[in-house]
Amino acid sequence: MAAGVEWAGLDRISTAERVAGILRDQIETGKLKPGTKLSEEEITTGLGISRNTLREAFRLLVHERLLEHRFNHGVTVRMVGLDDLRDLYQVRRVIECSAVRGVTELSDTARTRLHEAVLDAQDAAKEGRWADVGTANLRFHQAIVGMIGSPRIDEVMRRVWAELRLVWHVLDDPRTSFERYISVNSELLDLLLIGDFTRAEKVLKTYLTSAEKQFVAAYAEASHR
Amino acid sequence: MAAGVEWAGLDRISTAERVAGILRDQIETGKLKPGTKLSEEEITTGLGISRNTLREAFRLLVHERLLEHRFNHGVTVRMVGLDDLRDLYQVRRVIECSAVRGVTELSDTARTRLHEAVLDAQDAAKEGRWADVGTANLRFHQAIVGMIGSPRIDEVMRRVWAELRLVWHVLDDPRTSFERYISVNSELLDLLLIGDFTRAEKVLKTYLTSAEKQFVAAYAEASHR
DNA sequence: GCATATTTGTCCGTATGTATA
DNA sequence: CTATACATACGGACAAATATG
Repeated sequence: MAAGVEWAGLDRISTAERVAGILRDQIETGKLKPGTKLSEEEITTGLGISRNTLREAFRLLVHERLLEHRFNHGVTVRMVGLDDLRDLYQVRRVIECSAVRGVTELSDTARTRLHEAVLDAQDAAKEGRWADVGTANLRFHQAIVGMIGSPRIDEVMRRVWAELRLVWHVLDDPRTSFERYISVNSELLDLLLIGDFTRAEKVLKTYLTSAEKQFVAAYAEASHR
Repeated sequence: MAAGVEWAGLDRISTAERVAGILRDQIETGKLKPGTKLSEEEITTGLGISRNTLREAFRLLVHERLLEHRFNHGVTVRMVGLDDLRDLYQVRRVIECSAVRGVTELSDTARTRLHEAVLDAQDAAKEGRWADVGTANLRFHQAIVGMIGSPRIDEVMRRVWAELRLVWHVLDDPRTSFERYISVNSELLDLLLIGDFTRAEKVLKTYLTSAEKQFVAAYAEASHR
């Protein structure tokens, strides 16, 4: 390495992780669709890296459940099954409801994060930026989980949402599903602001259960097509 | 492959995972103590494997938070900090309490698993097998978490307990802490059997909070010695 | 502070076995 | 059966960072 900018030691990143980052991005933005086969040769020559390094990147993403490793069939972008989808919502119910239930007092940071997420979603909806509605909704629920204040739980949920994005990209009907988020989230925010945590938990749980049903139905139909 | 009984095709395991298993065992049984540096050369020659393979095993264990990786410094057995310890108990509170709270009816499998764990712990305690008391206690709480029925949550909790074992090995005072488990667990079992889930949740939460306090205090003292 | 040895990070080429077209 | 593509594992090379005398 010549007289480079020299990264300050700490945040140096391995090649494998950089490659994993590139692929992760392509998957999360939907450029690489579930089921797509990733050819070793194509990527190694395309990125100018060795097979060994690529395999390490693959391993990282398989651990994040973004890629699937079928035995001698190579690596493919993960296809989330119906069982997985149900489990993902089960995890959301357990964690998010627990977060709301455990609140004693809404912290300032939580309040602003929730508030901003709701406003952003409304703005985005007005202008028809449905993808932005989705990310704002994500931030809203991340803020809810963040109220627990547990790094480990935050990390688990990041993975859950990464998996759910795979589902959303298969559905590609952002509008109908994302519009519901807005009203539910602002209702939740109101309940949290007035301190009615019990009712907030109920609303959240009901919403998550019905969202699960909706997605399971839509996903089941989309899958066998 | 000829008519081999050997591995039945599907559950073939990679060398990296086998090596990871060996190291995991050494860590979980306390033979490799937190802070120990793992030399690549030593292990590759000791186990007769290549560096690449070992590094893959390292990667797996780093992912499980049993090993720590500092760039250009290699890997060491993870040292759990006080913040981590508190977070681990926070995760237990959220998940385990949610599991108890969410029960509508105790399933047969859950009942037998809980019952057996309590009996095993009592037997082991009578004979002074404190390590076995610990594993029986672990099985009890795994059974509680299992009531949720979520593979992802089960996996998360397996990791949580693996991290907690690192703490317990630093403390090495099994008796005083494990004796409490027995009475609390059998009380919990009774409450679950009579269907008083609300009270069971309270007992569990109280226990976990007090256990956290106890361990944090003991760990803080053990650390700066 | 300096020179040297050791360790780690990265990447490559290859060998063997297996599954698929 | 052959050719192809992939999985796995090994050993080696070389640069960069670190430890050591």
